[in-house]
Amino acid sequence: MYFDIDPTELYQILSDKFGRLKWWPTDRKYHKKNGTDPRFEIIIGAILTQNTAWSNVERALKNLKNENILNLDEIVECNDEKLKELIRPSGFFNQKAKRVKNISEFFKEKYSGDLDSFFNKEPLELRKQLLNLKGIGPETTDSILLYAGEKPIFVVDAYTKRICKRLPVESKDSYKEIQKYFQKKFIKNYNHSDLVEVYQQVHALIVELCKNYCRKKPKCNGCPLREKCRFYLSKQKKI
DNA sequence: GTCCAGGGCCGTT
DNA sequence: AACGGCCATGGA
Repeated sequence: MYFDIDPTELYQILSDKFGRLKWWPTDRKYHKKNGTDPRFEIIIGAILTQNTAWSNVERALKNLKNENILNLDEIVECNDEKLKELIRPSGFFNQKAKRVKNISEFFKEKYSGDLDSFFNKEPLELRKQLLNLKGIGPETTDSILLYAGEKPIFVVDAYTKRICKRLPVESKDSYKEIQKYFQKKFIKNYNHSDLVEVYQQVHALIVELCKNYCRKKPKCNGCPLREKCRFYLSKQKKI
């Protein structure tokens, strides 16, 4: 028999351990100074961080800022080879350059570059449109919707799948199933108006947990969840 | 030198 | 539907 952690309880435990995290990291000062839209930095960052360490993404974003092209119009105008060079540190730069360009052109052409008129629509409609773009899968889409659009959509990443396997949370391991399960539990326990904040926090907390403890090669020592974790408990038995 | 990171696409089974 | 190979850099 195993413990089952409700997502709400998971949120509590992780909050006690890590506190309130400030996510998604954006350079407020840069955007204030240049009159650019911080949501666009989130959108680009969401693409650049695909299967990539955030420290590498920061280098790429810094390059874009140094050239003053971290905004929609400049990206659309930017020469492809130049764009590739600037985002090279984030890895997979050939495909990511295309993806960045592609989504920028989408906003420019379909919404005249106006992110407000885009995010003004229903979340599920937005989701469909983003998923339709090449190189924008479910996690990138949902990160954009939750952190740039502030829509109540729960983001499932490799970390979330990992803890669902180890803990376990009662859930299948497809993206859809995990997302549905988390959202169902949070919707039951929180006001609708708090969901965006909750989803942003929980995802940030899960990333923090998995960077520090629930790594691919787990460091269970000090993990706030280990007494409730199937993986840890089964490991204890063998010793 | 090896492993890994805040995925997604495409071809094969 | 599910899985494997592929894309690439920089830090541990």
